[in-house]
Amino acid sequence: MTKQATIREVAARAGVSQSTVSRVLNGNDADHMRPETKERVLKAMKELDYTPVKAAQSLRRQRTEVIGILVPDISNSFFSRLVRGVGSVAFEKGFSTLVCDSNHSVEKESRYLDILLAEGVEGIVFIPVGSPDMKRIDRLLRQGIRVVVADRRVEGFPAVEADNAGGSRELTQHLLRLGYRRIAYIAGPQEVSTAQDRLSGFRQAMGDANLSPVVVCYGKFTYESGYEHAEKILKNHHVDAIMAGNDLMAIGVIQAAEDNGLIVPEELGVTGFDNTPLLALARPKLTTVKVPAYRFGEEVSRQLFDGEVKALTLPVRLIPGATCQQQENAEEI
Amino acid sequence: MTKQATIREVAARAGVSQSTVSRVLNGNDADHMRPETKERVLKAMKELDYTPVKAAQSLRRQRTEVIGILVPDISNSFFSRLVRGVGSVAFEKGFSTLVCDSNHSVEKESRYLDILLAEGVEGIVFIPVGSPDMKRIDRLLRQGIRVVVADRRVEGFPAVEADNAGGSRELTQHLLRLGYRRIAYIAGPQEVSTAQDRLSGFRQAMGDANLSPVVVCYGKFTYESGYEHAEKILKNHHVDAIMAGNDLMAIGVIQAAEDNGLIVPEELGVTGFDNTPLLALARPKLTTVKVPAYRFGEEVSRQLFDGEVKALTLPVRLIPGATCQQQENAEEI
DNA sequence: CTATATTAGGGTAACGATTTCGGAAAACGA
DNA sequence: TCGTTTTCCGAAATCGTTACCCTAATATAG
Repeated sequence: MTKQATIREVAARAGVSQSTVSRVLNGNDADHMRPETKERVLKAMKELDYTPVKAAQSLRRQRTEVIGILVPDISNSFFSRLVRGVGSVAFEKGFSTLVCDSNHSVEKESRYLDILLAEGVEGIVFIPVGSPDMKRIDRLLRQGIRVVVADRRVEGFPAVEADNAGGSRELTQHLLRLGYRRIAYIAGPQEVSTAQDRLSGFRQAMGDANLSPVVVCYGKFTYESGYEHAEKILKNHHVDAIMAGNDLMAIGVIQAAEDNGLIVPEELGVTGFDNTPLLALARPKLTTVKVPAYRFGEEVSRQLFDGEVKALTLPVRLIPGATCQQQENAEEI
Repeated sequence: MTKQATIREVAARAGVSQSTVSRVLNGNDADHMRPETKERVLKAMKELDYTPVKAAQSLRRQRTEVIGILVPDISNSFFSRLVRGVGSVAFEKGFSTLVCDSNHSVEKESRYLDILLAEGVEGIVFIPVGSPDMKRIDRLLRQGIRVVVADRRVEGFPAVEADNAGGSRELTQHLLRLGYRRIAYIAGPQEVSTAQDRLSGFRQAMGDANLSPVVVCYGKFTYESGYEHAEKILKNHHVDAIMAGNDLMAIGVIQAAEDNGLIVPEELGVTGFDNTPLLALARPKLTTVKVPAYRFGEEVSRQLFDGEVKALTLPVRLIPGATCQQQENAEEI
């Protein structure tokens, strides 16, 4: 175990001062340096296998070149793809990324915000769980740390979001065009803006068609909650389609339908939201809305680096699948 | 934008020296301190909203309390769950986690190893892509940075792995018990130990039953490569089952089978490997082997912290699904 | 009541880089 | 040949903490 060489040792070996080594390191050739000197330094650096210590650089420069990203669950495909997008842009800019997983816990989220502050990150991509601790956010902002809230809205904060309402409206209209009329909706958690928006997009499209939802209930964006709510709906209501707030719940709905002897899409139409890649491989192929997670991440990251954090809505796209089909009675209704 | 308060300001406000503040900060009450003094310091810290700067601490203490994790693709469910496991243990220990995504590129992987070195991480969980740059690894080790190679073996290095061979053997035996005999195998990339081990487990079980594989080919662990190889196999060989090196390829196989008019499992048995959670929701439910990614991550992380990095094989479990079924002629064969 | 041990906390070098300032040497102009 | 300007590089002051080494002050012992 050899200790890492320091700038001092490089300087000594090259027969120059630390300043000169630093200049080479930072490409300050603007301070025209004799090529010969530069060579000597480079040689010494190579020979000593020198790497500058980030902690020292950060301390002196007062910048860490690190950004943080705080997500509710990194093992969720949507978030991990988003993280990837964020990371790729950061990498290009020479920044490292500290990934934090709040595990859907507001408490852990707060602790991570503190940690990110202590780590001296220069910016944070923040996907909040419920309503975050604004005191902490304010503190971050006060210290000049840029924060981009993504995917979910936080009061009084510009957010980068997908067009959840629009996508949901389009999805609903698609269903209506196919002839579905008795539609139930299983939304995500009420406190999550993403869920709210999707629900309101649905309501709007229904209203435009002079229809009312058969029933609306709130799940938790999980497979299980999709299953449970679907069972209840199927037992208590007469519906021809169930729309779910995301893909995961939609899969639960399909399972519940089958367990209740209903065939999808013949006897029940089902839709999701997100277009989770792996589910493209599941059959019957889910009718859903594609949210471009990776590009989402890139966009958010870019905002962070470009400096101006502004509200932005990303377009989404309807992905027709096999979980809905033309109803025979489409015209008579 | 207010600048962060420093230890000096806290000291001034509390009317003590920096040393005292530092002592409070680090809980060195062993250096008996008057409770009253401690109170004053704590009060000042609270009032100034003080957070110590990690860069300075790291520099001074020569430890960063950061670990790195380098994976080929964070958006791959297996890796993201593993990352989660690693992160959870690190969090408990008060460490932050730098997540790096090599995007299956050896070059990017090498750059990340350099970055992690510069960042001064105290340990690295490393899931290599192909064969890594051993010079860099050696350098890390020489500097006292612990490295745990996970999931994939690297020559001359203890690795923490899943029991790929055992799982594959069990899976094959399951297939044989059901009466399948004409089995083809689509392995992962030849240079990946995980793929090798699964293949050799398969070969072993076949050998034990005095059978030979109908054909063995090498894919890339992707949906597409599964599809393509399956098409070729179905066109050129008479098989009653195709085993794939992982779930993703297995899904490709199923798709190819259907596109060729074959019904799974009636006319073709299919197996995967990994037990990707989302695929548990796909039908027909895939017969596969569960690799406990999260616990994998926890275990690896624990090794990192416990200090002794030793080879370890994690148990896996057969998950029977609906993509294989008892063959009518099971007995007569 | 003095001598010594203990306690509470201050002073100050590091840690490893960057950066400002300034000086010597070289180049240039007259 | 003697200023004057460039060019190139070194000295030293930080950045915010920690940790070692002290010194008052107080407690304890004899």
